[in-house]
Amino acid sequence: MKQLSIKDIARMVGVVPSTVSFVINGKEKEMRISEEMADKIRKTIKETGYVPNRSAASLRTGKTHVIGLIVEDISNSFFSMLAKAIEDMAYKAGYRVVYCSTENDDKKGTELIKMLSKQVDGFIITPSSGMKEEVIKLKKSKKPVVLLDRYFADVDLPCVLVNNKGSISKGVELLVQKGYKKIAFVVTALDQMQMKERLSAFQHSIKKSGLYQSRFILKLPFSTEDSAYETGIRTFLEKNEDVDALFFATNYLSIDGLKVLQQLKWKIPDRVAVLSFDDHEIFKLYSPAITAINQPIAEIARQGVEILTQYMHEQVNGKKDEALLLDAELIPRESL
Amino acid sequence: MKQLSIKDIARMVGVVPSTVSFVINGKEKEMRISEEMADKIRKTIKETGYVPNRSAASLRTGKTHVIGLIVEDISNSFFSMLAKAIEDMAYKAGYRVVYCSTENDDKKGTELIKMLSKQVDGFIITPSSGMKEEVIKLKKSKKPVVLLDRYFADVDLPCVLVNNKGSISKGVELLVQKGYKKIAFVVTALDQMQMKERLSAFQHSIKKSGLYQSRFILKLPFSTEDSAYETGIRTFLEKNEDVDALFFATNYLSIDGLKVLQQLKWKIPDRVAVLSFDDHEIFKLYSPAITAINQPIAEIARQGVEILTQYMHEQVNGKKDEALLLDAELIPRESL
DNA sequence: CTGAAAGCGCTTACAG
DNA sequence: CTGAAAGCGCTTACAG
Repeated sequence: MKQLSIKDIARMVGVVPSTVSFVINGKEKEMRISEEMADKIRKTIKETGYVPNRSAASLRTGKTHVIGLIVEDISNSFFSMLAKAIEDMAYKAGYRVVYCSTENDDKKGTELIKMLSKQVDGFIITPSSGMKEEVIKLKKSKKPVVLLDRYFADVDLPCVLVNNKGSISKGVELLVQKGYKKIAFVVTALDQMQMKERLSAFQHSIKKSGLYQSRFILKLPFSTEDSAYETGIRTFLEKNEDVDALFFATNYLSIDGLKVLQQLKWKIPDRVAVLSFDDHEIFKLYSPAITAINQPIAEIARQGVEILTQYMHEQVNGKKDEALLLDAELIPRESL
Repeated sequence: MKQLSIKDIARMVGVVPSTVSFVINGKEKEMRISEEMADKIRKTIKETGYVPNRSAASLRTGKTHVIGLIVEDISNSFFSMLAKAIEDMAYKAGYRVVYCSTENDDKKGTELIKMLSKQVDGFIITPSSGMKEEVIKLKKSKKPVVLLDRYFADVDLPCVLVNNKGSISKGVELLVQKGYKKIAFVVTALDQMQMKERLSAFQHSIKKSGLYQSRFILKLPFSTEDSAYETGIRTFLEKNEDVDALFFATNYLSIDGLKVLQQLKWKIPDRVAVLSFDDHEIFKLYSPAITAINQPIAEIARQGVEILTQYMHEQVNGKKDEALLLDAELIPRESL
């Protein structure tokens, strides 16, 4: 069963390959090909099960109809849900998605960009700070890129961001309003935009309410080791037994925090309140259910794909660089 | 900044394009190209940042160095963890991964296969039953395929499976040994191999221990609606208040079950024991922690990629079709 | 409306 | 060891 080519179809129908090509690509009107001829060609394509060879088309047009999605870690629920939403959107727009995880390894991230850049029409990236140079190169080479969740302050690229500042301050306000006085903020000391933003937003808000104490900021060094965060959080809690609320900057920190609270037998919310930036399936189910700030994943995906496809079609990358700021939703549950 | 081609590199070094091609593809020894020449070419490639155009190479060789991964739902933790493990393995073997979710939509699944089959060198698929025809076509066209987690009884293809039967019977034994007498099994009535296997394994084991009662088998119709399973489980529990143990066939059923048990205020394990086939991050953290049967995700991925790459290189698809059976691990926690 | 032809960037069998 | 050339399967500007 040899693979059919456009020539075979042309021969079968009795036309020249170009005519078939025009029909395949929906240019029959433009090329004034008769309805009957177009129908005959379509019918033959259907009957034979002919599928055009994309490599050949790509070689000719330079387009691959593939989007490269580079996330931090596909096994993290935030990213896997984001990936799925992006895949759905892209599929509808006629694009496939190649995805990769950088695992916060800048080297892997830059390698991936380099490797993929010939093979994809555009990128959707949640960049780590070390990928900056490579992203700038992409921009220079006019390859469409949309950044999600993070951005580089001094690089002008379209991006879809979550309103960290507003969401964090909503969280702080709720904690303050409920009467908590000794509110700790737990963050990874990653060199990442969104973590920095969340931290500085917390500091800003908490200072405004007059409750700031520097000892209540816990910056944990980024780690992929299993219990590194747990150890850090436990040490912190043992040293600061008077905290009455814990605000975690991301869901995996919250999860590790919950583990520690269990071990320490600190009752939520009586002994300590818990608030998580970034929701997780677990939090609904946990008892008590954990109050969380939910990032609008579907909307991030929708906007990201929409902006990217627009750039890919119009070749306007670098012109009107939008920075979309989406609001996150505070979901009150039982943990404070 | 025009893209460089192999011709440009050849011109710069002062050789003919074929020589460059041989060096790129590691055939310098075979082609008896001098060390110095090869080094000079490699140096130039590095300096200019030249990257070969894969579309052109693919057109010529028919190889794309891409693996198509088709799973049920990438937002489900089992699949996203599997996807990540597969991506890591494939990356090391020099392959990229294009992944897609079928969402148990046979039409989407077959479409994806059709669409991708020209663009990938091989497939890794967790097939739904409706994809059988398309998978058979793939086999006939000699496209390497490895099936994961499920298989078709009458289609001879390499696959990596989990020992459902043995794992379920381990679970039943533990429940029986702990003295539970009224053990219910909850499964989706999906037309999927692995669900069927788990169900029949349960029936077999429970009959052997003389505790079989047909009313304790709960088959829930497959649904993507949010609370369909919960409703089904609640109705079942209200009708069968005497059950003393719940064995869920997959983690999302367990999670929905836990929600219902919370609402009903049935204490675990005093009022009812819980055992989940398929572990989940939640279960460790839940209180009481939920005993689960953990599928060997990393090993499934490793074997799947290994078998696939072997087939892709040796073109031996259809010869020695292995069916690997991996053991799952019962992780005792506090729920029974 | 249709046809002939060039060319995208590689790989490789063949000749030297 | 090196060189010249064909060809993978498309798309598209051009001529009719």
